[in-house]
Amino acid sequence: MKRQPLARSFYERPTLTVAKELLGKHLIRRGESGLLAGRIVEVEAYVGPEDRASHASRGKTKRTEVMFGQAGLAYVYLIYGMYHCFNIVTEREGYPAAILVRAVEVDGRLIDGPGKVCRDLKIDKTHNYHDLTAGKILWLEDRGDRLPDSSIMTAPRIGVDYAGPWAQKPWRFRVILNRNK
DNA sequence: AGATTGATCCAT
DNA sequence: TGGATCAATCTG
Repeated sequence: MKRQPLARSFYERPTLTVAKELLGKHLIRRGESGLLAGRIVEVEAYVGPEDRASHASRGKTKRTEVMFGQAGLAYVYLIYGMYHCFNIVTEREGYPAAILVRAVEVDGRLIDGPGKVCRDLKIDKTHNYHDLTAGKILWLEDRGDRLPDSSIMTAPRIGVDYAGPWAQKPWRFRVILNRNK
């Protein structure tokens, strides 16, 4: 069976469903120095125009426009002037939603934090709007990892205290790794 | 706990 | 146009 990038239909479903299923998928980066692959172990969902923790909650701007776009696009932005964050757009066009990749495993090493994920996989804002379903430069793959629900924990999202009641939504999903026990 | 760093957004 | 803000990370 040939490996292929996750299809658009995977991303066009409800964001919380996609977020949970992204755990254990592999984020692949083909750069000049070869192939890099990170197994996703932590994500956060940002869902809809009402979600005050979401960049899209104050409407469509040049920056957030991509979140209103087609599912399967990458949303990459610069934060705190120094770090990039990589997100995957979900759901139907016109409905702003995306999933932030917070942590991956590369060769068994935990890359913990969205800024480090981008640094390690050499993702920057030139990848903003990149189509992740095309299988070029940057895409996702199912490599057969199967995670039981019991190995997934949920928690509130990080760094969104300003979002009022939305800050408490348990929309962060993380694989419980053996090393955590 | 503080410094870093610059794009973005909104109000003045 | 100015300035507050920011989905983070490192150092001490």
